[in-house]
Amino acid sequence: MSNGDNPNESGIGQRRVMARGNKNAIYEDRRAEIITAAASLFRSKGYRGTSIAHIAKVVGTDRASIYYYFSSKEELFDVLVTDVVKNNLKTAERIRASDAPAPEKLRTLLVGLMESYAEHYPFLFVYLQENMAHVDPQRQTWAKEMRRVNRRYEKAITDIIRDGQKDASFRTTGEPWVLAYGVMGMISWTHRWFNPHTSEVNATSIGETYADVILSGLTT
Amino acid sequence: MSNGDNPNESGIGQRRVMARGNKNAIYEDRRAEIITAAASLFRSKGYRGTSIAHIAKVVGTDRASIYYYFSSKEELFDVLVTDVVKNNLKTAERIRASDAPAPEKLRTLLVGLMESYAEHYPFLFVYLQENMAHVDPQRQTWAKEMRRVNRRYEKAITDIIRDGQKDASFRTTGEPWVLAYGVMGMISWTHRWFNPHTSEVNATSIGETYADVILSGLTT
DNA sequence: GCTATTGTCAACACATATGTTGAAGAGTGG
DNA sequence: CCACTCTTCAACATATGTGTTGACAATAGC
Repeated sequence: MSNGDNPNESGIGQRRVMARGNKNAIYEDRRAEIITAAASLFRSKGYRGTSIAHIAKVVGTDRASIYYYFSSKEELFDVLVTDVVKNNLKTAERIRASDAPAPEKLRTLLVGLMESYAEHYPFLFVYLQENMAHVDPQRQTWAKEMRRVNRRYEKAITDIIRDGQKDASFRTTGEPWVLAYGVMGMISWTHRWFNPHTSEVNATSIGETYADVILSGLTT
Repeated sequence: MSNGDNPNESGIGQRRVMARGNKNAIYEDRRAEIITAAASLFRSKGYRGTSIAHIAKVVGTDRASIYYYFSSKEELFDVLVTDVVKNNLKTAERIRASDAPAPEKLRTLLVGLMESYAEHYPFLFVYLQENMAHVDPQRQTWAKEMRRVNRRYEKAITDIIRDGQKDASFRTTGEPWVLAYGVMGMISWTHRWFNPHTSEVNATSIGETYADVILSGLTT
């Protein structure tokens, strides 16, 4: 509270915490700038391979300044990734809940997912390439939540496939969950080779190609 | 050279280097033991997330003892991974060179790859989860070689698909290389969820399921 | 039992990363 | 031009990891 003339206490830490509660526009801009730089580095070097010093350098500032905007590397990563991932889940669950035929659902989901990857590039790819099985023990709460999101995502796809098998619009050529992982793999693996800014094929056509291959195998 | 009575020189470094040229059976056993422990850790924590100290602890020895057997963490990783990866490439290229029809080739390759994953578990998965785009700048020679292996692998699959399109056993539903990446993604992504020791479905049936889905979409 | 070789230990040097903070600079409104 | 706030700088404390080496233990051969 009253820390008026304590010579040992400049109150900077406090001010920093306050700043983080800021709604200031310039402040938010700077945050966004840092996030973008971080995302690009996380993507090219991975989370562990990226140091805050390096992020600062790319932004053109000092390491301490990063800490003015984010309390830790974790927070940076989480902010960068969480929103867009959760958003994708919502889309998937909405598609599952729709009353389109199963093949239609699957196609919509695949194409939409690819388009989301491209639109939010590289945020989702950063998330994909960080294996949730490898996170530090300290981040368990966040990791747990993300794993839950993942499971729900997997479940949405699995459900769609199972429903399709039940109403005979899909062949029963394998366990729904094995097929779901296969489909996700096809899409997820794009993070290893696809860059929407440089690729000669666009996200939509990739999604449609894959949907095509899968569906013409799954449909009767 | 003649370091006979230099009190500052016990020659241990030399002996270590020599030991590494050893063909001794016990020595090789110990090496293998370390490799196995390391593989398991790399798999669960990733390369960067695994420290040599931790490997030593699992083996039940001291960190320095690891250095007696391997000159660095890199060497450990490389030894662990290189052989089996190259072997896989050879298999793929042999399949491409065979005179089976394209769909047959693709099926054989997919099933074989899955079986190789299971047989050499977790070595190939360790390799898969380490994104070659993220390796340290110091390991460039090795990384370069591995990328070359990867490219050849991709090329083998792409070739098979393109040939199939040419002789009309495959629909031309997309660029061969996009399809190749899709196929590889389906298989590669298994490293995120498949453990041959605990899974209720076996590698062969996964491979066959995926081959089935893909082929019935690609074949006319 | 003694000696030589093989393997292990404990400590060091070095490098890199995170997170903190006192003080100083830059810019803005009065 | 002064005061105030936001932002940055330079330095520190701390932690973790790699790679090295002198000394020591264990084991096998003589």
